[in-house]
Amino acid sequence: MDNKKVCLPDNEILFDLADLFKVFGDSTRLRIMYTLSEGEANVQTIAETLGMEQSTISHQLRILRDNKLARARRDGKQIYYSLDDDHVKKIIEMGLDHVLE
Amino acid sequence: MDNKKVCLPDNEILFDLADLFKVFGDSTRLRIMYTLSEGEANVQTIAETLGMEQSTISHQLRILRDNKLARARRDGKQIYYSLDDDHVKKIIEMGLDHVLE
DNA sequence: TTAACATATGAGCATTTATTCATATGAATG
DNA sequence: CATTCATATGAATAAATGCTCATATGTTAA
Repeated sequence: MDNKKVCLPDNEILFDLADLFKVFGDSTRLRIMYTLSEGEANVQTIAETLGMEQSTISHQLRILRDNKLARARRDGKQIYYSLDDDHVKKIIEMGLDHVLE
Repeated sequence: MDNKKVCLPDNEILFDLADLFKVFGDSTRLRIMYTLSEGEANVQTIAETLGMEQSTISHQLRILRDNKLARARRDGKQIYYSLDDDHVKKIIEMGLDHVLE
């Protein structure tokens, strides 16, 4: 009476994985990531680019940071964000492949 | 005064993309997809495998269907689901790469 | 047709989430 | 130091989301 299941990841890992995809599942964060994929940018610039409140962007950048998708670098008064992971672009591209077909 | 932005996808596409990632951003749906990645299965089997209500699974399978991530095939009283897209496994694997490091 | 089984669906509820406003923190400048 | 600028954060609110219960739909067999 063998168990047919193989290599189903731990539930804990699946929760972490779901949490990661949740981060990609918001258009504001996607737009931020897309902006950052063209190079680092400070909060104000991102907010202006996307036409959204500074506070909104800051809250979302925190989520990106917490999930190791973006990193921050201070330069004087401003804080510059950049993508913190090579996977980001790849994950987005995979998604685009699906959406665009 | 050139615009530096290049190839930022339409906002509409980014909304669609966010919608796609939202589907991956739930552990129940991830577990369903993982189950299906081992071969097609009917609703009851999936529900038992995951230890969840038939209704819950059915609701989530609908979302997977609507997003072209799973497809349904009727065989008698039962409906067998399978993954409807090669991207699914790739997207999950990309995510796992990030989560597991 | 009726009964039994498998799946789908709508309504209701509790929880999560994104945004905004107001304010706090922190750095540069006078 | 006080002021200004850039960013972060907490509370409040509205909207979205996942689950459950009850029930509807659809299939098979008696």
